[in-house]
Amino acid sequence: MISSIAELISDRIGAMPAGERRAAQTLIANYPLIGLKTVAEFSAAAGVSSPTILRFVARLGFQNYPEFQSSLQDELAAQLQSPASRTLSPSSPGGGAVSPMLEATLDNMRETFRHLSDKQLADIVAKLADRRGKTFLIGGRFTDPLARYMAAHLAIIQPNVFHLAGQESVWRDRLIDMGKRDVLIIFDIRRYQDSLVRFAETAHQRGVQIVLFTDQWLSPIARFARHVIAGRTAVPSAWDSSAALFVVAETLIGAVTRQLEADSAKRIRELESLR
Amino acid sequence: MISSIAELISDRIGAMPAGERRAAQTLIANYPLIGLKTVAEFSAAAGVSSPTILRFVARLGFQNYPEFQSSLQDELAAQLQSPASRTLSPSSPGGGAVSPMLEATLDNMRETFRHLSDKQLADIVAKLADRRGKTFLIGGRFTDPLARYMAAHLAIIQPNVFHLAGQESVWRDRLIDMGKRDVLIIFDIRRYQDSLVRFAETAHQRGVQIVLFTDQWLSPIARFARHVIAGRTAVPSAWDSSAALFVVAETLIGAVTRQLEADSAKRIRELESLR
DNA sequence: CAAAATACGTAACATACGATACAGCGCTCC
DNA sequence: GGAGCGCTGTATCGTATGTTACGTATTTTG
Repeated sequence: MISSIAELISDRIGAMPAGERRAAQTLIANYPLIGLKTVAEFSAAAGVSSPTILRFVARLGFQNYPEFQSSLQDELAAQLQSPASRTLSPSSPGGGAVSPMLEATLDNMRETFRHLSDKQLADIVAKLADRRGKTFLIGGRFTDPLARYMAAHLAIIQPNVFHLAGQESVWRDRLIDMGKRDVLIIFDIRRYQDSLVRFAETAHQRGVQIVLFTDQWLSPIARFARHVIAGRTAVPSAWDSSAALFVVAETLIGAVTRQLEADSAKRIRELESLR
Repeated sequence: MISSIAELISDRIGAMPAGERRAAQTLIANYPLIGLKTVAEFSAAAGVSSPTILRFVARLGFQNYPEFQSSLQDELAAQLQSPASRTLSPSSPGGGAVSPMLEATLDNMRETFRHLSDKQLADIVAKLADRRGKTFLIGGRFTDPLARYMAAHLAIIQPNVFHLAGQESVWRDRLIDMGKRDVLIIFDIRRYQDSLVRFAETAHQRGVQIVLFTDQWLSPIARFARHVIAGRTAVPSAWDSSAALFVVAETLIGAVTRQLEADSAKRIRELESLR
């Protein structure tokens, strides 16, 4: 079976005329980036003419040059998204149903954080730690627990943290309490829930700043969000994984706590004494 | 100093209008491949118009779209040529609060699964998939969301799954419904809650099989538990991390789903039709 | 509340890109 | 050594792509 274009090339390079072979060698040597450039650049790099490049990709079985480029991009996407899985998977020979799941989850986390800059997190932390407004949290069917988890922690280190739960009509009415200074943290992954989108839209119209936790395909709520955290969710399971988002949530919780160091320490002592 | 376009974006995303921010977010979420496609595809993915994409790249300082794409390609080339740079880059900026947290969490997961045998997980899966009894889930102050998360999934693929929540008196009374064939999944990490321990003890006396999710120091409930999953919780934060337990939970959910493949598929179809 | 400024999308435009027809050259085989 | 075939490059064409101008909607400011 042939899985990559590189293999396809080395498979057929023997049956190619000289010019196309030069094209093939140039592509292999600069794989795959030269193939993403224009035909003109590719041909210049290979030292052949444009038509030769086109004949080359045609011989590989592609209908046209864009189709060839799309294939290269898809390949690249798969490679970028699971950098470790191909190198690490042989290391765990046991092959129970466990390790693929773990490996995929670890990859997801690395990948999620790779797309997440310190700056972006710092902005969110600053917003959450700036206590002039209220913080609301809400989640979808499977992500509501994440909202709860985050709310449980944030509520300890600062006042005015509210988790929105229960029937839609209940939390929809809470919109009346939300304004410009407030922050709304929403968790929403596929399949995105209409009720949440509507809620987010209304909140946005009221000037509420929205922090969205979603998957890599971005919930439509991203449209209204001030900050978007896109977590990877793909795992070898019938379900999507929220683990990466969970870890981001924990990271934020930790960072906000550190930010509010002085205040939160006092608050925690006070809470202790209440028991 | 700004070395990558991703950093450049997160640096300026705050000063962008809504549409361009949306473009920025989709690029970060699908970095960098979406930026190598055509303006039309990029704009469609971001849900904005082509000119917005062009204004976006212009704001980043590029003269035109091709120049922007070249930059992305150069970046990609550098990244592909030294695969190690990807794993090293997060550690390079001096002490962002991010990577230590992530690294610790990843370590926790690896360590947690290292102490977890396939056999042990298989036993638990078999027990959960054996549907002659009921399944109850309950958690502590911070771990209740994990119980909810697991319950939300299990309840879809099989009947008789109950999450115990609310006031102590409420779920304590549910003990009357629990018997030998039933399973009780408890989440309990430091500081262990007395109420949970008492609950577990009573359930144990009634013959309920207990599956305990706890930390490496083991909740006292371990004494009554049939299966104990000990997750690592230490991270550089004021709080303990439940991420490792979360991943174990997701793994179990996935495994049980696979086990009940036929049944659950039918159930899910039936649920879909109810909507 | 009004007015200005900013931002966004629609539509027309120009360019540059990929595709193709054709001619020249070299190679092989009779 | 000559005729035929195949490979390659030049030049041209059509089109898809990036670009820009302009009108409308939205937000901000006085």
